[in-house]
Amino acid sequence: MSTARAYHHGNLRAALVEAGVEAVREARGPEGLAVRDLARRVGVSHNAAYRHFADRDELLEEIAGAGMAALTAAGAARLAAVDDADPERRARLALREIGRSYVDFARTDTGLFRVAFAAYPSSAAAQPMVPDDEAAAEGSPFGQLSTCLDALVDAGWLHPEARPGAEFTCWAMVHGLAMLVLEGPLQHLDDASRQAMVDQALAAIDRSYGATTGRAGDAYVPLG
Amino acid sequence: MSTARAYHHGNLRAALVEAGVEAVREARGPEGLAVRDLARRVGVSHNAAYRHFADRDELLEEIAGAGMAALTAAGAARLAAVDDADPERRARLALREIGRSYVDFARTDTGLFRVAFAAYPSSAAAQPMVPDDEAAAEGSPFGQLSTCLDALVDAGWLHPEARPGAEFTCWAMVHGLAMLVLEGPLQHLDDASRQAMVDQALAAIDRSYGATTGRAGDAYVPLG
DNA sequence: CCGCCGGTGTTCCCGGTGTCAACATCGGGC
DNA sequence: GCCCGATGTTGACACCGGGAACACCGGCGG
Repeated sequence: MSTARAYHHGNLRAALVEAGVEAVREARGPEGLAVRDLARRVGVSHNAAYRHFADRDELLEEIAGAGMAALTAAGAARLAAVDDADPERRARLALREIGRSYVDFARTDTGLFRVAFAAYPSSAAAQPMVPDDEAAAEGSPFGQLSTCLDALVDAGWLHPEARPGAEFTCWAMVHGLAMLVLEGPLQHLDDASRQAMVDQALAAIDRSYGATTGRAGDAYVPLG
Repeated sequence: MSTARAYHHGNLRAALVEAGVEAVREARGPEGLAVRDLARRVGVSHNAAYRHFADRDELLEEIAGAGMAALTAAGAARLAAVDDADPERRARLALREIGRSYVDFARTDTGLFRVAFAAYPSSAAAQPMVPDDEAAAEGSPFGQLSTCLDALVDAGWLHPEARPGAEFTCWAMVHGLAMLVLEGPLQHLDDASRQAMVDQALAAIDRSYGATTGRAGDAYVPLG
């Protein structure tokens, strides 16, 4: 936007990020990313990149941004497909779906996922818990999760007293699942078994929240 | 054991691992570990290490082993301190304590924790979900968790039907918490708030499991 | 119209790393 | 007593991130 279409290469910055996304996908993680390699791919000498990024980390952060966007888009698509007449069921299904989506993204776009999360510890200190700007809105996984949880409260499945901070409980669960699936004990599981494990964990959350309003008592009905 | 006390340096392998543990602690992760640096610390020329380890990754795996041992020891110590007359409460407290212990270890021994988990994706394929040898026993975090969950079933808090695979639900939760704390949105929280978040997530599990046997119904009593 | 200037890209350089190959050294088994 | 194999050393190569100085070129003021 700012300095697009420069004379020499024509928007190198964007090209580097794009190549970076691709490289990170191939390498399945940030480790394999080399600034020099990116420069080569784009057909430019190394060190050219340093006109647009202070250092490798800054480039990685930009790639992480793209990763976050992709993750958000994946979640939105999956959420849009959730449909059920009963609002309670609908809210519960939505929460499960966003969890599934998170883990699925981690598996199908591993490299980008790893970068997106690894770039978190970037800026020095005194960072708010969540980027806070548009994060609370819809444009981020956190925002989507927030919305889902609010719907769960509205539907009467999650007790309002249990609502504050629930994002982090859910986030921790799905992120942990993603990790176990990516590099933990669940990595060599076949698709069906893995899906079953993920659903079991998500069902645990579902039951827990249902219990806060007494709806997951003796006759708890699991989601299909 | 096998070739201890060799002539030149005298058990270099062990010395390298020890130095590696220290280095990884300082660097707060596996990235900062350099074989050459280790060799320097031990007072030996670089490349000497390659007589004992095929490559850097093999050395990291060994360090990861030490990390796992430390994690196990930390968990055992904390579990031993759990004491309550009521067996049900005792089992619930134990599960919470092992979860707290996991996250605490991640925070206090970050580097070792990262290495311990990152080394998981090592050996090629067809790996069982869990190292399986002694893992099912007591000598690993997984084994400790297993034991805790069994006790929870015995105490009548967790329904036997919900028992299989519960290790992974719990593991995912605590590992996710550790990640959010280490490099996620919970990293800049003060101790009290962080502890509260961890406990909230663990309480969600506790309530979920209590609901499987109807003991976390209308009158769910949270742990102190 | 020209000349300068700043953004962009290039070249050269340095220190650092993992890893391979050839060589040196020493101790224990024949 | 001597030789072989385990251990350690030296030297090299390819790669990387990053700094410094230089080359290019298009737009802006004179």
